[in-house]
Amino acid sequence: MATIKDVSRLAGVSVATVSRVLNQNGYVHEDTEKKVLNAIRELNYIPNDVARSLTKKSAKMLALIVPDITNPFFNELARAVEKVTQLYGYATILCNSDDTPANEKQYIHALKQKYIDGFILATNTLSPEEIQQLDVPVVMLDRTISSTIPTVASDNREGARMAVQFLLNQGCRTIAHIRGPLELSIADERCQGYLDEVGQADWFQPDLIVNGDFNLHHAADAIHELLDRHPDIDGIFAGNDIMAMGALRAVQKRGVAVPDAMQIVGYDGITLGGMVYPELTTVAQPIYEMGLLAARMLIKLIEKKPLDVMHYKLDVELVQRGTTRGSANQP
Amino acid sequence: MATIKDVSRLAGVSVATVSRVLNQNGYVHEDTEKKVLNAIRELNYIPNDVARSLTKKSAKMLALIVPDITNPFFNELARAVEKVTQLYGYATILCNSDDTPANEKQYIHALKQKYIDGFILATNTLSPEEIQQLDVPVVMLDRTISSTIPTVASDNREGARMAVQFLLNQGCRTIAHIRGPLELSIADERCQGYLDEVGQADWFQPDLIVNGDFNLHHAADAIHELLDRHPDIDGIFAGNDIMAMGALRAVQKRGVAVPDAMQIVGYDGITLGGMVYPELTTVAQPIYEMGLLAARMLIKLIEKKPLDVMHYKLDVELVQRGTTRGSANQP
DNA sequence: CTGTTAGCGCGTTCAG
DNA sequence: CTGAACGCGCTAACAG
Repeated sequence: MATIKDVSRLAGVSVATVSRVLNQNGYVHEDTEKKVLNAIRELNYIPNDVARSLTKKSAKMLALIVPDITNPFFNELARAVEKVTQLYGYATILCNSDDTPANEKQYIHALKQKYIDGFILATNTLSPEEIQQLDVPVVMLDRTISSTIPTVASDNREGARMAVQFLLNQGCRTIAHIRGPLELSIADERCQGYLDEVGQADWFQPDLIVNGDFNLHHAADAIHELLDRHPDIDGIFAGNDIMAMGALRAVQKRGVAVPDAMQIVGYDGITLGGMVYPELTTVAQPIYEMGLLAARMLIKLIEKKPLDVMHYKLDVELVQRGTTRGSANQP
Repeated sequence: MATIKDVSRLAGVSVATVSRVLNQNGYVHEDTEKKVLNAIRELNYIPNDVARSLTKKSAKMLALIVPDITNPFFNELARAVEKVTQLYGYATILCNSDDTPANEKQYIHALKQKYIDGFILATNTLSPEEIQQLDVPVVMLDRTISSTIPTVASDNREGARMAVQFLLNQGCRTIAHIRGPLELSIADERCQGYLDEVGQADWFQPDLIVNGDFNLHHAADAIHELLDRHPDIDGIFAGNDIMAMGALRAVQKRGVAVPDAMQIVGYDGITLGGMVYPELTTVAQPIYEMGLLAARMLIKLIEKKPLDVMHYKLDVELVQRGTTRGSANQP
């Protein structure tokens, strides 16, 4: 591996000059620039990132920490983030915290040792105070925890309302909700949206809401119990697509026809929803756009540019497919 | 952030001594060691990874490059790899190449700038020569491309045989195979295993084999065409679970009952296979074990320790579930 | 416009 | 056993 010294020697200039053409700062004569460029090409020189990081105290690198890399939602997010960061000359590293605080902290500390420039957190394990203490730029994605930390999320409550309204319009008489983890704000908001629509209905009962922990198998189990208690349920709004798939699986196992006897709507709009049969009707978040926005915000933060918006709340869209009636995609 | 200098000052010793207790090499008096340790604790000192990497020309870091991070197979692999590397004091970074050579090369070069110590490649885009030229330790995972590069894979041919044999035992009369990409050795081997079992059967025809590119939607499309041509097919062996899910989806869409009128077996044993209904019968690879082995091999390679085995070929196991008959998990 | 020089934080001889 | 000094490869003043 050639070093900047080799280049300077071959070009007959000082290392400072080479550094200048490399970073395009300071004045440098056209002719000497050419000489340097030639030397660089000839030696196939590539600057050493580690040395550079050491002096700049920055690795041009940021991390996206997600709770579950298996969840396609986060993969789609990761793509978007990577796209932006690449554009701005940053590297992205993807970390799976498994929703465990210890893992998350481990990653964060390990990466801080490497002069990481910032984090996008799609996780929920750190308190606002802990994040503040990190002393590194942070953007929260799909989780709101503090007004002082920049955030990108979708309009969860409105999205939930849309879903439930749609189920009512499709003729559902008794709609259950399978919600996400209790501590999670997005799960609360989606539950609120459900309550907005049906909380006052004469058939409504609090135990139509069950917890599925954003987990497929928990959701499936919860649905089985729920249907044992309330055989009259003919609509399910799930707090995310994974749970909707769990519900679908449970319902199918009981031999109940979807969407004829039971309609299901999820939330997220992950591609996996199109992989099951019938395809999942869902409230689609603009996942890619959320990733783009979060990455741009973080980079602005890192480069100390002003943020025009601190908290994004993006619009969602109802995607009608096979688990509800009246769609072209229906069985 | 405290530096080694701060520590040395507080402890009243030289930086060299601090370095010695940090790395536990060289002689150092018990008492001075205590002083140093105390200073370290007091200052909450953590050595700077970047500076360390610069002198050691190693970042204690390795990368796992996978073609599709959305595929749960690779996630399970990633967990295993991370587990081992952590144990040995290495950091792991997970990269998604999207099966594009350009992406893969981009990652590799970016990481080489950061003094990465080695790669585990679960991809297929680089030629053996290109890998050799990288001048960095590499282990191939689930792909064999050259006898000189260490490899971890499962016994694909035998696994495929098991799957097809099982379908025959379950009473299938006409078994199709939906295979993976043509250039992929593992796809070839699984196809061979299929041919081993049924290539001589009187009902066999070459066009019972179709290409699904390890992709769910391609697989679904291919199955539709196939069933139009051969309505008599009553068994499908898919080259991986994702394609098996595509096949399942296609079959269900046609209103064919699984497993009564059609039985399906996949390959891989990803958890996703348990998330659809009916649950996928599959040939399970020891995914976790494969990840462990690959990581251990790579670390041995990096630390220039001898490898006792260059090419691992692991046993697989048939997991009977709902897409074949006669299982407890059947509908 | 260009070269010299002093760090960045740490590891490592090589004398003591 | 311990410390002084140099080097890893690069950037950033500061002179010229």
